[in-house]
Amino acid sequence: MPNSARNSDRLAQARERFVQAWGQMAGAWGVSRTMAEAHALLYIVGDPMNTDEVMDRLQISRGNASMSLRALVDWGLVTRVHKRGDRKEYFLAEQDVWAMLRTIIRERKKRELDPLLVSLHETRDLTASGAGAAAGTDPLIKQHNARLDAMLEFATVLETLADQASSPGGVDLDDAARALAEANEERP
Amino acid sequence: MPNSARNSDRLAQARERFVQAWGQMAGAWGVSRTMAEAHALLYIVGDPMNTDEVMDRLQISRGNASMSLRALVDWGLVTRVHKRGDRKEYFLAEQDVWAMLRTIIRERKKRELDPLLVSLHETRDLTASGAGAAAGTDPLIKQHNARLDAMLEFATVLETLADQASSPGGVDLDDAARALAEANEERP
DNA sequence: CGTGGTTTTCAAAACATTCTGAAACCATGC
DNA sequence: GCATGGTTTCAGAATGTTTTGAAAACCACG
Repeated sequence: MPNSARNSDRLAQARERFVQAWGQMAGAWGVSRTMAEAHALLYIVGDPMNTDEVMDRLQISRGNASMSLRALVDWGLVTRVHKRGDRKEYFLAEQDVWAMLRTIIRERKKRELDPLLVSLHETRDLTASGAGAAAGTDPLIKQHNARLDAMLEFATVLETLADQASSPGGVDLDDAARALAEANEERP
Repeated sequence: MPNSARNSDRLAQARERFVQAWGQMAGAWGVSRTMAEAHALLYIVGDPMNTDEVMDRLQISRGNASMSLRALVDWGLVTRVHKRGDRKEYFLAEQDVWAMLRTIIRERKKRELDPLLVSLHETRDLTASGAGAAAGTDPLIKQHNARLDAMLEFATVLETLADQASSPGGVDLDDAARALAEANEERP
């Protein structure tokens, strides 16, 4: 067997392994397993793939492939690409892992943190000082408000952080992470 | 109706609202809805509660309450406390939100990031230079390895960061977050 | 327009997760 | 030792999520 054949076997195997590994992270960043696998496949292959290729590689139905790819495009992790002389649509994954992270942070903030903050503020209004005659002095309410405020400030700081990390004008995540990592190595 | 009654109504309502809001975050940090709700309840009430109280407040079965509370204890977000003259077990939530965040980061790293790194390393070995005659020169394999290495380094930096953030000797998250937030406000 | 290839939609099925409730278990005091 | 009150376990039920597959919509081109 020629080397080229053995190499492509190995490559296929490594790709498969990577897709599975990344698929396990699906839960970690709030998408379905298939969506994560499709993303992993597109990332590791590096070239644009069409729906049929993705269906074949992942052994999933056309409907599922369509849904998952569209969701990836919605998230901004994958872009549609057109090839001349081919009516099929192709999909290409973002290749910069730090850009990927920024996208994920931005999306999750929008879907999870922002709604939480709205709810927390609404909750806070229920026991605001003006809301009842004795509310401002009731010790139970005071303690409740203190806890709620702690959580509210926490969420607010996280939000600012997420904005920082995900906006292009903010801190560069790669740099910041490395700086912190090095700072730690000096004092282990 | 006396003020005290109206206040306790308001308080109950606010607690309920908070529990629901926090419950929505369940997915975001990888626990079941009930687990998040139980945690929210214990946090916002602030005092230790026993299983029956949690069951009543959340309208869940004894089995579910037992499972969820135990899981929270396993995560380290809640501690068991005993009351003199009472055979029931009581549960108390960590009150420092930043300590909570550290715990969550530590747990998720252990459950998600560490296994990913193992898989990525194993995958990398499949196409290592030594693994095949022409593997080191095949351009397809070279490109694959470059992408895999980028991901591997990414995950490694995240791991260091997670260690930093979750260890007591590391960077203080609260301080770091505030510093970054302020740095941003000056240059919006 | 009509045609043929392509993508999207969506109800139903498959699958996965979470919850219940009752039985088993455990510790304590009598 | 055994009765009492409390906790844990776990098989099956309920619920929630994902996937399928086929039909409908789409669309570029002649």
